[in-house]
Amino acid sequence: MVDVARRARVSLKTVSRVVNREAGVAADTAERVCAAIEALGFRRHDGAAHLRSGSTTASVGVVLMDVADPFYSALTRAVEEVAIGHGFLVFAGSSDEDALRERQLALALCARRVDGLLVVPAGTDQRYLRAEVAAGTPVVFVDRPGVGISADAVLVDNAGGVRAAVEHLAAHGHRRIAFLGDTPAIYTARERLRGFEHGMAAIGRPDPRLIEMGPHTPRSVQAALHRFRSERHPATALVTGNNRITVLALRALAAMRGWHPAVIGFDDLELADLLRPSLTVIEQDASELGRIAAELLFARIAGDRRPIRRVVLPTRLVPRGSGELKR
Amino acid sequence: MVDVARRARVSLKTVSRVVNREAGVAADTAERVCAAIEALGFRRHDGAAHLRSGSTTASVGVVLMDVADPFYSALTRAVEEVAIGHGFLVFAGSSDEDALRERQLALALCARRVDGLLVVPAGTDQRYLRAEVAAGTPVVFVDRPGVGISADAVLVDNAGGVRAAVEHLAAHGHRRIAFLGDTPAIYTARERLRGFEHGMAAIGRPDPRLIEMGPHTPRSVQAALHRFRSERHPATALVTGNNRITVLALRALAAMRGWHPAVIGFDDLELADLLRPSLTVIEQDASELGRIAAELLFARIAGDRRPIRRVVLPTRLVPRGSGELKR
DNA sequence: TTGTAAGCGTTATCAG
DNA sequence: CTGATAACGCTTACAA
Repeated sequence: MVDVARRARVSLKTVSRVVNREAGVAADTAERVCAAIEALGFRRHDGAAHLRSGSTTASVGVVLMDVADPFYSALTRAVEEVAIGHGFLVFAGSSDEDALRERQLALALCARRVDGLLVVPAGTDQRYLRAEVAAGTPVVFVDRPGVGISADAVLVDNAGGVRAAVEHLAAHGHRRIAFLGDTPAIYTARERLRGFEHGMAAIGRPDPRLIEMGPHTPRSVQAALHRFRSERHPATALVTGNNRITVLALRALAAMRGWHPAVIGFDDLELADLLRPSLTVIEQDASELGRIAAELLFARIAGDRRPIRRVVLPTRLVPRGSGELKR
Repeated sequence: MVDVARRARVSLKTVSRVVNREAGVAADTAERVCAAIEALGFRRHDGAAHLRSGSTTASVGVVLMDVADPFYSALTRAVEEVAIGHGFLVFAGSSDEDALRERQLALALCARRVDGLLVVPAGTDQRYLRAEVAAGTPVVFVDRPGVGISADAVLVDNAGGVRAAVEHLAAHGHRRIAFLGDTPAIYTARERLRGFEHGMAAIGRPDPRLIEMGPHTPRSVQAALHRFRSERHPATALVTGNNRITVLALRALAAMRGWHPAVIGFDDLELADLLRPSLTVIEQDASELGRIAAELLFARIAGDRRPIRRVVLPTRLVPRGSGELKR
């Protein structure tokens, strides 16, 4: 910027004025400055500007599980959309369900002075964010609530969704319903299991042998399904706890001949409607989740000091065929 | 930091030493400083540190088409992985195939002084990046080459993949092969069309009535398929130009009774193997694309001054059934 | 082992 | 309308 000033034969401040489109610069002076900027290929250093002005960095950080998972990538995209609308940029990182990585990412983002943080907690303790929140960085948790810290959270009705799925299967005559969930270390997995147990309790006693929590691999899913099938009273229906598990289960089922349980998956899949039978799912709206969380975050960034909020979005059962197979 | 220094009754520099784990600080002094840091909830301002030290911002920018598209989200994840390995953070943004947005994103990223830029060009002119490259910010183009600027590019063999698909269909007796591609404004769409035409030229003359380029909507795809079917000599096989179009085409085909052309899609789909018939695809490795591009970028960031490189990754035909249907 | 002074690139303040 | 000077929070260079 000094170079530009020298070349345009004006002071530093005048260049700054031109760059920031401040009023009160003579047209010909501005002209000269612009020419110098052009000639020197000058580009303002945003970081330095923020440092001095103490203004915002116009960026938000997002820590999620895995950008490559369709659920989280849809969420990220929605956040990005809201951010762009506010003239903000998005820093994103995947924790890969690793508490340490979540923490490192979140703190690194804070050290960069992001104006706000959106976090899908992987670990079971977010106390490390207390200092940041106290220092004024708004944090909004998405998909799962933060633990050990009071902050906004935007979630979906996990339990209600699974419960509705169980009721739906029961209405089609099923009593031997199996559940294939993710590791109970994950909040959503616990909630979905709870919904399953509630739903089952309404039609009798849930059979623990028909419940298998993760983490799952293709092999573990395959093994669980074989067990469900070889029970004295085999399962006639299956509820899967997330889109990863649904895919593994469908693949394993396709390889098993002569057993066709009804299936309902948690979270939609892109080609679900093209499978035969089409896949019935418990739909959760990742975009909406991201949009609402981002808007809440921007409200906080803008100074909203209202009490902590916990928003729970509904889930919706989408019957397509696989969940309507009779017992 | 001054506050910490005051509280610990040491100089600014000593605090800096402790924060940066520099050697040569007495244990008890360090102790006192740490206590002060703890008490005041001090967190270093990375931006200020970079400003003075002139060091890197330890961040890279990624401008792509749409993070929510599985192809690009897999790519993003791979980039992230490489970045984390280097201790870098990733700024990502979607251009949504809009040239203006691509430009704004890229320049905003540069103003933040990212150490390098990974760009999937949406527009047809990347000259606006010349100044940045001249100023020393390495740029690597991914999936599509940049125009009007000399920079590295990591691409896949689009034409070769489609050509192989056509040959594969021809080997199964097909001559009336239709192509449903994306808008020719997109480099990859043009390349894939070129591959199609080459492939067709080898088995006769390509029929322009069996080619329909985008942009596509569910309706346009439906209409195109109906035309392909109602030709005097209906198409017996179909090649789709990307994963979005493949999904639209499969959905439209499922709604059309009595016509079952062989289908090969460009780019894999998560449930492709579970469809009936299973979907034959031209596979491109998004993760590998992202990984290689990121590694090239980090090499440039590290000072690699070798000549501009253009890397072209192979594509691979994955026969699963839909592409092996006889005429 | 610790401290002082200068300066990174920008904007704020206040004077001409 | 324009400019000199200080300051943002930190690190570097050099002393003590």
